[in-house]
Amino acid sequence: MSSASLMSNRRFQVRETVLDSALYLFAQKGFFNTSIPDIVAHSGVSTGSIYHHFSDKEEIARALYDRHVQQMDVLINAIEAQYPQSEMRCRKIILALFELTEKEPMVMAYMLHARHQEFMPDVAPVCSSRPFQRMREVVAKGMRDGEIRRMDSMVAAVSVFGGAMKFIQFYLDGVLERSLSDYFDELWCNAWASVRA
Amino acid sequence: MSSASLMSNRRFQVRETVLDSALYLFAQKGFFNTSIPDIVAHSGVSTGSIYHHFSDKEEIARALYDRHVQQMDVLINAIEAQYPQSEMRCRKIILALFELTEKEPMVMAYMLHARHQEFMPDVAPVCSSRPFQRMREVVAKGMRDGEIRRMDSMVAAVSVFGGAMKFIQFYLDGVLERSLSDYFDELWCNAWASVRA
DNA sequence: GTCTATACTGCGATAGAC
DNA sequence: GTCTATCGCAGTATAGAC
Repeated sequence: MSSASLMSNRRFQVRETVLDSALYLFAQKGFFNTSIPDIVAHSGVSTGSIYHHFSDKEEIARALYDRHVQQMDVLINAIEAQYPQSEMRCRKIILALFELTEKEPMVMAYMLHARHQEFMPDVAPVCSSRPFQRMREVVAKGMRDGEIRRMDSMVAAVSVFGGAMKFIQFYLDGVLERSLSDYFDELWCNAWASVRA
Repeated sequence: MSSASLMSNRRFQVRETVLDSALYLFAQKGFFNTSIPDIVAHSGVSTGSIYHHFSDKEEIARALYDRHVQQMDVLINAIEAQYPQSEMRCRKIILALFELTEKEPMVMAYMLHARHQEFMPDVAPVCSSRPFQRMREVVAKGMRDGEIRRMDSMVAAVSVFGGAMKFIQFYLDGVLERSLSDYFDELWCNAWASVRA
């Protein structure tokens, strides 16, 4: 391994450590209730080092956001590669999001719950991010292919995914009695029934 | 009018002025991006006076929250009084929320979008507040009465209201091409189809 | 590149006159 | 009850040694 790639690996490591702590703290207490000293204490990385890797607190939030937009995008890539039909794609996307929510609730809390625009002024709302655009595109394709009834494409997308997203929110808010996956079958049955051709 | 009630009216007036400004600013920029000086500038009420009426910034947020929980509750009262059937109640509740969103977007932005728990540590998530509890109760009643198929009551509630709530979020995020009410018929058709007996 | 120590700023909250 | 002036502090970001 070259010394250049070793250095950039170390660089990468520190960034990831900081982002992991930021994820934990932002998801737990929110961006504004998390101070740089909090991140220093939780990550073990010093103030100076943090500011060496990130220009300011906002950039930490932005890097974190980008990291997990990409994570979700990769998830959707895998599903689209494996399943050609829109129905199965939608099903699997919801299942994948449910799984992600239960395995890494902090990721979903930060991606879905946080009001990103309050601390990243120039970022578009989450629902305009690539993964969510692609979820709508899967539904639009299903409509073109005749799997889904003709209707407004936004209405279709919301009918398919809206309930699941709401359930994720309930899960993160701790108002659910059982695990997310326990609700999936009934929920999916309703969602698909409302749009199928 | 007695001097006591005159005084309490004045007292009421100042509180409302402050709450109106807080609503505007919290909805626009968020709680943490709104300073007391911002509220002073926007409301024309002085710092000292604000702190005479509210113990701290958090109490402003709480009073605002209570005011609009009650506003929504009154809305639901009116609907329940007029319509006995669950189907019509659900329909009318969604219509009322759409109307409120278009007429007073700041109210809905503050009530639905804000992460209340980040600045009011002891408050329950919005979805546990009275209006949203009652929406779920309307659906549960519909199930008991045989208007809605037997299923998990949370799944039913989410299937009926989830899509509409998602649309409100889209509206507030400015990603909708048309007005909310334009989507209502198609949306309601899907939602009700997914749960009706 | 990483650390400690610290400068600077802006805000929440109070004091105290009227 | 309302105002202006101000205190104290928390927190971001930087300076500068190593």
